[in-house]
Amino acid sequence: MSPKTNASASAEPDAAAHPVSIVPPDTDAGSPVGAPSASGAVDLPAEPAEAAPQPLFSDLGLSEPIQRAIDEAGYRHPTPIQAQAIPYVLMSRDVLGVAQTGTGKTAGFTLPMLEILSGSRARARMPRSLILEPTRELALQVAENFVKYGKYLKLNHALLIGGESMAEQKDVLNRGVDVLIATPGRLIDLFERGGLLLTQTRLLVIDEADRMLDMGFIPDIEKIVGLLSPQRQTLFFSATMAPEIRRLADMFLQNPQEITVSRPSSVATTIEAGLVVVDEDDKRRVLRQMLRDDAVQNAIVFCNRKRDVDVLCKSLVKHGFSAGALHGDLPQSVRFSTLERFKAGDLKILVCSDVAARGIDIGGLSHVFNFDLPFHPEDYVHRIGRTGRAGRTGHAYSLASPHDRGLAEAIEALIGHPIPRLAVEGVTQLDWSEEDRPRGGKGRGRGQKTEHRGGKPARPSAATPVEATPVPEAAAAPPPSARKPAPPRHHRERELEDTSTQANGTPITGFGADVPAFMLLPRRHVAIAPSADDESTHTVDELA
DNA sequence: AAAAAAC
Repeated sequence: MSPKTNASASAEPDAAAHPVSIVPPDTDAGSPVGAPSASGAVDLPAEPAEAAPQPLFSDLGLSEPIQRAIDEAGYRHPTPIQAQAIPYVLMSRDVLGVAQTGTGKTAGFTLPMLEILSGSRARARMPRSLILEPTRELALQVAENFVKYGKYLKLNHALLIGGESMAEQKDVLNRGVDVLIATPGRLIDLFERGGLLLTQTRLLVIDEADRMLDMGFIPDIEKIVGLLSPQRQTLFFSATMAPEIRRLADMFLQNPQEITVSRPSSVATTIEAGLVVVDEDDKRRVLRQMLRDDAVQNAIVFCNRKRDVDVLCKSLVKHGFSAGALHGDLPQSVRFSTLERFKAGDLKILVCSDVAARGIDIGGLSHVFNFDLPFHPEDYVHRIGRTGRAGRTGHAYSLASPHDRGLAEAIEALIGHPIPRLAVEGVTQLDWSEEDRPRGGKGRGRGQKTEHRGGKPARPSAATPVEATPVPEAAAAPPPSARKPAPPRHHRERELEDTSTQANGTPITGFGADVPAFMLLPRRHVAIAPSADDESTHTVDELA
């Protein structure tokens, strides 16, 4: 129905669906996950016959209270990582899990942990297990998972994260917790103040290790692990196995069972990407226009700077949009409540920094916008990975000014193909070469920077009227209402001079049937999306 | 260049 630049994960050999399993609901935020079997989104009719019968949760050796919670959540079949990891965790083995987003990784460790911990009770200030997460939002999501599956057990958990009252967290610790879910900074802080002892902690989970590495947490992690008894069970998860991660795993784990799950999602993933190049000062106006498209059900808009998040959000609200801001400088209470409102559909647009680029799972996101192109090309992949889940077409649209040419080239080099230009009705787009235009006194030419492109057709040019909106011909389909083909645009002198390789008729290939490299890259975020009836579970409290 | 995470 729209310019197809589709990435289809269905080309993956193991893209078999795993119906009724614990993965993010991937349905509209707030829709119940209670009966996934009844939802066509999960049970695909055209499913080829499986060679082996699907494993059942009831075969995994989990006790009745946990099994009942799983049943009530509507799940019957474990995902591959759950089926593989749970038995080893129950055997007290260390586990090295290489698993991406959407694999059901979180339940893969929370379920057996509940089983292991269900036998006895915690003592004051001595948590029995510890889960380390890189961001506060992720920690919250894991806590929600414990609430959901531990509802028939009498276990405590505590959320130990920055930005919230330490006194309250200390109180909870003093009462004794079975599961401590923490971000590294606050954990070390509290430990150094004597608020907690880790000597009795016999079960450690290091989640999102690659992200911990990216964020510079590894020294903290090493320090924390050093505080734990060597007589412990360790579960270590990472989306990738870079050498540095491997080194850490070797250091923290003993004779681990290694489990690798290749594909995140059970169903084909499709993302339609597009790029709009306009003057920096026009970006807000163009974004508003794009947001008014009926196809935009809900959207995350990424900015590079926290300040710009605030400015853009205020501007959108002023123009009548239902928008909220999310970045690391906002009070934690606001962060959580904004995220909750967005998930519940109370807010339609979430304007945020890269705090939400990875790790936050929001099901059923129709659009991701890059108001700014990210500085690091990998972040582009992470950002747009928030949409296009579970067989639905996601939309990932980026705004750029001619000044951002270098950023766009870096992204295109990473993903291995150009981002097609997207026509927006009534918007005249600029050509990259217009970065040479003097802008506000500090404009300067950067034309020479293109030398390193080595003649590779890196981007669409505007050498002909058609190529003003170079959407892959073969895959082109009627565009959505607000993105009718761009009106014939006038040529600027520079565009006529620009004879980039794209002008020679080299087709601009969309994703087509190829699986683009970036889709094979790890998508890293914990897979928990609470259903609407889980709303009350995001505070530090006891499991019912 | 920025953001994240401790106060």
